[in-house]
Amino acid sequence: MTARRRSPTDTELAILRVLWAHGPSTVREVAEEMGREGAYTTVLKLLQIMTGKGLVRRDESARTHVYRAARSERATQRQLVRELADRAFGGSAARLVMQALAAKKASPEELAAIRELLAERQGKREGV
Amino acid sequence: MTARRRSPTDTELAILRVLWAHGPSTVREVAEEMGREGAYTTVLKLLQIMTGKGLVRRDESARTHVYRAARSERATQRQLVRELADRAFGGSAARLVMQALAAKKASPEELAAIRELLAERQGKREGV
DNA sequence: ACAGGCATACGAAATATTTCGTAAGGTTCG
DNA sequence: CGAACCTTACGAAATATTTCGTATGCCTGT
Repeated sequence: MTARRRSPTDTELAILRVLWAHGPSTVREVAEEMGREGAYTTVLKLLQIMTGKGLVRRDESARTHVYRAARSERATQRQLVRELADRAFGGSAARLVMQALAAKKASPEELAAIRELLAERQGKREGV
Repeated sequence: MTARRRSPTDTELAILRVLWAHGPSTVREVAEEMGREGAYTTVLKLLQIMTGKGLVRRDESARTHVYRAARSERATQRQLVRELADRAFGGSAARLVMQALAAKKASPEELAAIRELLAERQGKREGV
């Protein structure tokens, strides 16, 4: 009975983005960074809930608590991608990739980076 | 006051998948295909709501209504990808692509297909 | 000490999503 | 016809998510 890990909600993700970008932060810092200074207690509440869910860790050693993301941005992104692949692409990341390439323009540099990554992967495969 | 288009929810997407795979379907067909025959009225209600949201179209000419997806699978996938890119990848589809490639294994065939697509795209760019 | 400011905690309203029960009426078949 | 069965419609409960108001207490400056 694995308590299936549910991905962060929209607002939770918005908060995580701030924590990833800025490192451990106080409620006030997160609220400011999100441009929601007027909603201080809302952000506080969200962070409390996220603490309960294990999405963030809280350092309570000082009066003003400091929060940090519990999982890396990378790991979370992977989870989100996997989830989207399952929800909308029959589990195929490859098909997701193709739609992603169609959905938004990438710079030549980015395309080159992707090609490189692909070459590596394919090389490995063939090597085995 | 653009009524921001919100992506389909989880359950809605599950229903859309059935409609895309099977074409126009009745409530009963959708419910069966989802393995939720016991939840007939739940599926009905969802389809009614989705009709209201414009996610599906309803043919009422017969007593038993027939539903079909309002938007193509492709278009919806693109929207979902774009949304995920915005929510979690700073709007960069390229970064999403790289995580997707890392997140799940793709077959050599799929990788080849992706490389081809990339070559095309890059070729176009350079050609201009 | 104490006023003002700031922090946490938390209940509860506001929304959104999903599920289900029941009403109302059409269709089929004996 | 009338019973059994099917359909849609829809209210309302059950959940989940987000927002906000208020209570409470710590800390700082005077």
